[in-house]
Order: sequence, then structure tokens, then C-alpha cells
Amino acid sequence: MADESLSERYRAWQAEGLDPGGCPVRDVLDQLGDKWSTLIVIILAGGAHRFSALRRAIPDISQRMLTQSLRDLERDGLVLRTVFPTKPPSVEYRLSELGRSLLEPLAPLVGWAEANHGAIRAARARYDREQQAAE
Amino acid sequence: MADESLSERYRAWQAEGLDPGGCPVRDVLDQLGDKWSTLIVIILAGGAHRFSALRRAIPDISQRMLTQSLRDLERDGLVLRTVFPTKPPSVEYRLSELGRSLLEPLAPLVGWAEANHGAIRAARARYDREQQAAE
DNA sequence: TCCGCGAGTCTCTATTTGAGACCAGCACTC
DNA sequence: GAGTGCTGGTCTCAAATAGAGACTCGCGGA
Repeated sequence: MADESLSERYRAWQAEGLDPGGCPVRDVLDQLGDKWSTLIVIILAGGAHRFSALRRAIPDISQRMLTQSLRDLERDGLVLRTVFPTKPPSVEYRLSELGRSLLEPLAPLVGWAEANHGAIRAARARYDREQQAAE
Repeated sequence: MADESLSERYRAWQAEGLDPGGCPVRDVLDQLGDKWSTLIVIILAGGAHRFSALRRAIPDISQRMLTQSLRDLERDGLVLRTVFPTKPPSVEYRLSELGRSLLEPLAPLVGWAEANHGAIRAARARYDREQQAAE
């Protein structure tokens, strides 16, 4: 089973003394898991977007967080930023080669999320009902 | 290319008026992306663990966050919690069927993280160097 | 009688996030 | 020529969230 190799790999990393920036899983997934990054990558999968286009695509992100998430993604080399010196300057963001390679493992996860969203919502409702009852 | 279908699906959801709990991608991935959840799932992939065993496995998680992450995972039906009424009571956590099904799409992502960790670290170093130079 | 264990909870502080005002340069309008 | 708007940000301040560490409860052992 490949399942167990997952925890196996984590354990292996842990065994050889946890170096600071260390564990790839944690370093990389923490970044992707910061609420906006993954979503931005998914949107950019559909093609390059300008700053304001991204803001429209994600109505409930604050400008501050959009800027910061894009910076982080750029820093990690997943996203490329190009400034066009037009009259009001415009900035275009698009996925790099590395960013595009992330889509491959990301797609199944999104598929899983869609397929199991119903089950998760049901589980939540059940849990909440039981908590209510127990109180 | 399947790549674009990712953003396509997000756009489709967005088009039909964004209902609150709405978008499966956001609802589910926000949960998984909260810094500890994914890691806990990965560790539980290797078998059931007790609360204190999890704490040892993730030395830098606070007790508070471990409790909360486990509750969330339990609420979403990914993790099962069993209390054994032993002398000092012990509690065992393990993946549910649903939780185990998540491992399948998760494994490629972890693989990607390991494979590209080096590239990301290199990109970061380059970015930081350029920032330094520009300042 | 006092100590410690397991699995939490509670409190207090530090860090992150979000809302929203403000900025610069230029084009267009009045 | 003053006023307005667009772009892609930055700054400040308040609210939410995470982390550290003390405290709890019942019981078994020294």
C-alpha cells in the first residue's frame, strides 16, 4: 500500500534530526495551504491574469493578502510577474513552468474535494447535531 | 489539457452565484490547508495514534492546536476518535474510510513537494538575493 | 500523602488577517 | 487647469487566530 509510505517518509525525515527549513512536506505544503495560494494557482491555471482581474476572481480577498500571496508565490518560483509600462501600468501574473507542474498533482485533490464535499458536509451536520444533543 | 479544467470548474461555480458554504474547492481545501491538518492525516496514514503519540510526532505543535485540528478533522468525518476507559484514560485517533480515500490524491502532492523542494528553495534564495541587490 | 500520567481546557500574549484609507502618475473631462 | 478615475500597490489600525504555559480531574503507585 502506498498509503503508509506517506507517513513512512515523514518518519524518515524526522529520524535524521529535524533541520530547520527541513521537511519538504511541511515547508511546501504550509505555503500552499495558506488559504489563498492554492486558489490563486488554480485561477492562474486558466491563463495569465492582471492584479485587478485576480481581485475580481476572488471577491473576498483583501488587496493586502492578494499582494502578499502573489509575492510568496513569486518568491517560490511558482508564479511569474511581468510589469507592462503602459499609461496606467499593468502587471500580469502567470504560472511558471514549476507552477504548471504543480497542477498535475493538484487536479486529483480538487477532484477529491468536489467528489467528497457532500460527505464532509453531512459529517459536519451529524457531528454538530450530536454535540448539541450531548450538551 | 486537464490543467485548464481546474480554473474552469472554479469559474463555473462562481458563475452560478457564490453561495455561502459554497465552493467545494475552498471549503475543503481551506480545511486541509490549515498548517497541521494535512500533516496529521499523513501521520495517521501510518496507523492509529494516541493523543500523546501525535504530540511526539509533531514536536512543535501546541496542545491547543493539536486538540483543535483533531476536532476539526473528526467533525469533517476524516478521523475517528475512540476513548478507552483505561486507568488514565487514553484516546485513539485513526483515519476513517473517507480519510483514507484522501490519501490517494494526497500522495502525488507530497511526492511533488519532495521532488520540487530543492527548486523552490533555490527560487527563494534567488528572489531574496535580487531583493537585496535592488534595495 | 504526595507525585505523576493522559488528555484536555483556560488564560494571556504574540502574530496574522482583514478593512479601509492613502499614494503616484497619467489620461480624460469639464 | 481643476477634478476624476484607473492601476497596483502600501500604511495603519482593529479583530481574529495561534502559541506558551499553567491548571484540571480521577486514579495508581512510592
